[in-house]
Amino acid sequence: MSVTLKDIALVAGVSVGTVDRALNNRGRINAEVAERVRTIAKQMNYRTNTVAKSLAIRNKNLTIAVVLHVQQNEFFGEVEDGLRRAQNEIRDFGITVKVYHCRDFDPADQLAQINNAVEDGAAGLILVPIEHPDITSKITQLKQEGLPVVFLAALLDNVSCFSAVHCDYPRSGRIAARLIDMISGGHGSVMIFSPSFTMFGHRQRVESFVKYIADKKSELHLIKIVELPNDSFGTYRITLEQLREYAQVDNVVFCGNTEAGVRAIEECGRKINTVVYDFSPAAKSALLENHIDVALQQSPAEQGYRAVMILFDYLTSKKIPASEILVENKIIFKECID
Amino acid sequence: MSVTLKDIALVAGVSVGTVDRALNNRGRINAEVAERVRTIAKQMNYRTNTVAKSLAIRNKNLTIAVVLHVQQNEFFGEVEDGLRRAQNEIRDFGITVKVYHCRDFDPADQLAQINNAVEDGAAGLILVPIEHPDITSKITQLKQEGLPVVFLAALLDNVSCFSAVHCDYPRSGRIAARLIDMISGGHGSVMIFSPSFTMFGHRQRVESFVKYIADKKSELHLIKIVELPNDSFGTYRITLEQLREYAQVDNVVFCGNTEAGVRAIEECGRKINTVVYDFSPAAKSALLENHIDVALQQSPAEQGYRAVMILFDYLTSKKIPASEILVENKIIFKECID
DNA sequence: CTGTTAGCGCGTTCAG
DNA sequence: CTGAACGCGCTAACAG
Repeated sequence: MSVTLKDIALVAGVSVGTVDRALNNRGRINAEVAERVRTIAKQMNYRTNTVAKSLAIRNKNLTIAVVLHVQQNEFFGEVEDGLRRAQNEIRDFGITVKVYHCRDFDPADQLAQINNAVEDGAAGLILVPIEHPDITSKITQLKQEGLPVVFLAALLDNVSCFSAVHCDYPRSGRIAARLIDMISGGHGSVMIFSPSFTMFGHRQRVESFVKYIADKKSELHLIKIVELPNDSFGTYRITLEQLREYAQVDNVVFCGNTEAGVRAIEECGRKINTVVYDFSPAAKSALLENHIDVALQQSPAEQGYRAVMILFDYLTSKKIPASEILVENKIIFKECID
Repeated sequence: MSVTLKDIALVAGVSVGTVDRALNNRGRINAEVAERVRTIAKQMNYRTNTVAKSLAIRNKNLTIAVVLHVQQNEFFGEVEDGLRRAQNEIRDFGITVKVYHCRDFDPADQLAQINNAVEDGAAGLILVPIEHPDITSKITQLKQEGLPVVFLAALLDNVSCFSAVHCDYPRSGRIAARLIDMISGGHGSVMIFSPSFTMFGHRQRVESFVKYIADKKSELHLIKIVELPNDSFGTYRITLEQLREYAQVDNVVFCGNTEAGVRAIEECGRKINTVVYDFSPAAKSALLENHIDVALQQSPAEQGYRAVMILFDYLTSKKIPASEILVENKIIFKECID
C-alpha cells in the first residue's frame, strides 16, 4: 500500500492537517516542524494521491478555458474532437473544459475572449495564439499573474508560455520533401501551397522544405511558393490558376483546404504527384481513389487532447510540463487505410 | 454539477444504499423499487463518478495480471514500457499491475504462470498467448469463470477473448509491400525475413505482402520467405547466408532482431533496399546512417498501455471494450527522427 | 428487503 | 501555530 498523509502524521507525531500544511507550503506552520515533516515525507517516498485530491477539490469547480480561432476548418474541427475527449476523461475529476470561439484571425476578438475566460475564473488557459502585439502582451501579463497558458497548434516567435503543443513544423517540411523526392524519382518541378504566412509554423515548414531540396542538390526544381487564402473557394481558384499557369509543375505539396485543393489538382488534368497535409475525410477519399499519393497528418485531435491534459496534470498534481510538446507527423499512404 | 447517488435517492425517496444496489444489480432489493430507481437514474442522466468509485474500492486491492512470453526482445521490452506507463497512471486508483514472465515459447510454463496469476486473485488477465491447445482451453475456461482476458500483441486463430490488442498484421504487410515497390521503383528481387510462423499474425503479414505483389503484377520478384530463429546470432547467420546465396536480392523486408539483421545486410556488401519492422534503437541508428530505408513501427508501448487501460476501464466503469483494438503501423523515414 | 454509517485520501474549515 | 472534524461520491458492512 502507498503511504498517506495519515501515515506521515503518525510517524511525525503531528496531525494530518499539519502534514498537509507542510507539504503544500500553506504557511501558518512552524518552520522547523514543516521541514521535519517534509523530510519524513521524502523518506517515506510519499506521493499525493491525485484521485483523492480530485475528489476533495471538486467543489472548487476548476475550469480550463480554451480560446480558439479559425473555425469551419477541417484541422480545428479535429482539434475540438481531441478537446472533447479530454473533457470526458477529466469530468469525473471535477474539472470542466470550456471552449471560447472567436472570429477567424481577429486579434481584438481573441483578446476579448481571453478576457471573458479570465473573468469566468479559468484556472488555466489554452490558446491558439494570433500573432499580434496585443495578444503577446496579454499573454505576458497573464503569465505574471500566475495563470498557466498553453499554446495549441500554433506558436509565437519569441513568446514563451507555460507549455506549447504543436507539430514539429520544420520536420514536417523535411518529411514532405523526402516523400516528394522519393515519389518523383528525384526530378521534376514542384509547387508548394501553404496557408497564411502570418503563422510562424507555416513559415518554418516551407523554409525547411526548401532547405532540404537545396541541400540534397537534387534535380527537383521548386517553381513557386503560393500562399492560400482562408476560404475554400479562393483556395480552389488560386490553386487551379497556378497549376495552369505553370504547366511544367508535376509535383505538389499542398497545405490548406484539402477538398478544394484536390479538386483543383484533378481539374488541371495532368498527373501530379501530391502530398497533402492533414488527414481530413477529403484527403482520405483522395488517397483511396489514387488522386493523391500521401497524406501527412499532424495529429490535430491529439494536440487538443494533450493541451488539456497538460493543464489537468498541473492542476491536479502541480506537474510542470515540458515547455514544448511535439506531436508526431504521421505518414499515410493508401495502404494505411484501405 | 453532475448528478450523484444522493440526488437520485432524494427524488426516488429511498436511501443511497438502495440506489447503489439498484444500479449495480447487487440483489437484496425489491424488483419494482430497483426498476423505478433505474429509470429515474436514466432520466436524470446519471453517470457514476469513477474517481469516487476508485477511492471507495481501493481497499479491495484489485490487480491486473500480465503474462508475457518472449523475453530479451526489443519489441517486448517496449511493450513493458507501455505496461509501466499504464501502471503509473492507475496506481492512484488503487489498481496494481503485476507482470508474470515465462520462458520463451513454452506453453507449459505459460499455463503455470496463468495459474499463478489466478491464484494471486487477479481481477483481469493480459496475455501474450502461445498457440497451444492447453492454453486455448485454459482461456476458454477462464472466460466461463468470468475473468476478463485480453490478448496482447498476438492473436490466436479462432479463439475469442474479452478483447485483443495488436497491430493490423495484414495491413502491415501491405504497407511494407507498397514501400518496397516505391523505393525499388517497382522492379528487382525481394526476400522476406520473418519471425516464427507459429504466430498467426506473422503468417498473416507475409501472406498479405505476397498478395499485394501478386495483385499489383509488378516486376518485383519474391525470391524467398525465410523464417528466423528467436536468437540474435542465429538471425545474423541465417540472414547473411541467405543474402549470399541469393545474390540477386536487392530488396529486403526484415522482421526480427533488427540489430542482427542490419549487421548481416551491411556485411553482405551490396546495396539493398530495406524495410524493417519495429523501431528499436538499432533501427533508429541504421535509419540515421542510411543503412535502411524505412522502419515500420507497430507501437509496442502503446499496445501494452492500451491492454492495461482496457481492463482498467472495465474494472472501474464496467466499460465493455471492442473485441479487437488495432494500433497503428507507423512509417518512419530518416527525416522523421533526425 | 432497506436505511445508516464508516471509511477511501485529501482539502478545508473551525476551534483552540 | 496546530488538531479535530467534516465533506467530495461511492462501496460495503451492519442494523433493522
